[in-house]
Amino acid sequence: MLNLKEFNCEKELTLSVIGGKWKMIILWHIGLNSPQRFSTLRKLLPKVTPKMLTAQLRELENDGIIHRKVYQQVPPKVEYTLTEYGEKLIPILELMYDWGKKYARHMNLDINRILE
Amino acid sequence: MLNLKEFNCEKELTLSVIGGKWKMIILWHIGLNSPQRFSTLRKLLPKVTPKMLTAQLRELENDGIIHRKVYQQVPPKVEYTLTEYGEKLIPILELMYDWGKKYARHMNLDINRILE
DNA sequence: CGGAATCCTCGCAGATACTG
DNA sequence: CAGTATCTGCGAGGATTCCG
Repeated sequence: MLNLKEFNCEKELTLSVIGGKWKMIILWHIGLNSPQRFSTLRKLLPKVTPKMLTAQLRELENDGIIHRKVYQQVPPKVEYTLTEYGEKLIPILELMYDWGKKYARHMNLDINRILE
Repeated sequence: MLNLKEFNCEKELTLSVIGGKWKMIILWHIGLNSPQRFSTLRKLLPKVTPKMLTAQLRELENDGIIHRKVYQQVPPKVEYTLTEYGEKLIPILELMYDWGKKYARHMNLDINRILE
């Protein structure tokens, strides 16, 4: 991640941050309801394996998009929140949501809405 | 493309349309200066092989994002323009540009700007 | 000029099982 | 509860060559 040679413009840098397979929907859920726990995200996204969920969360954390707070207790508890720059991504996701909704109607598509 | 089973929400549908390796920068250039010819795009994007450029343009065309106008003449001439829904994507790209610019500064990143 | 046809690589992501 | 550890595959994308 964040390999500078990979980006030709700022749009692609942004895409590299939100473009992971599950990142947008993870950010969406944390934005809607914060903080979010790992187990809650697993229930919200049943199709995502724990390995993938962890990987996507780690990348978002390393990119400074989400914050990970660990409670040192038994049983473990971890909470995820958006950072400042994570919050600033939400309007982009909202625009993408709006565009996709209109586009789906226009193209007579039907979203297979298992999640969200 | 547009395999319905692949999308869990409208944001992912939008991402599937703009998420190809070179699609955003292609749309950006067509938005800035329309119509754009194939050869002009090749010069603007020297790192993109003709195969990839064709593939990305075809997908954008099949998704109803750009329009392809062929002039039946010798030598051949093909012009690409944004469709209505292609135009509506530009604000999203602009937001992504703005976010990426601020994010790059915040993270002390430097975009390797060969293109754009 | 604007592609098409092949071949190939490499890394994201899925399945499954295990752990502090 | 919140993750790791392996193994595997598949397909987007790259290199190269050729064509009407």
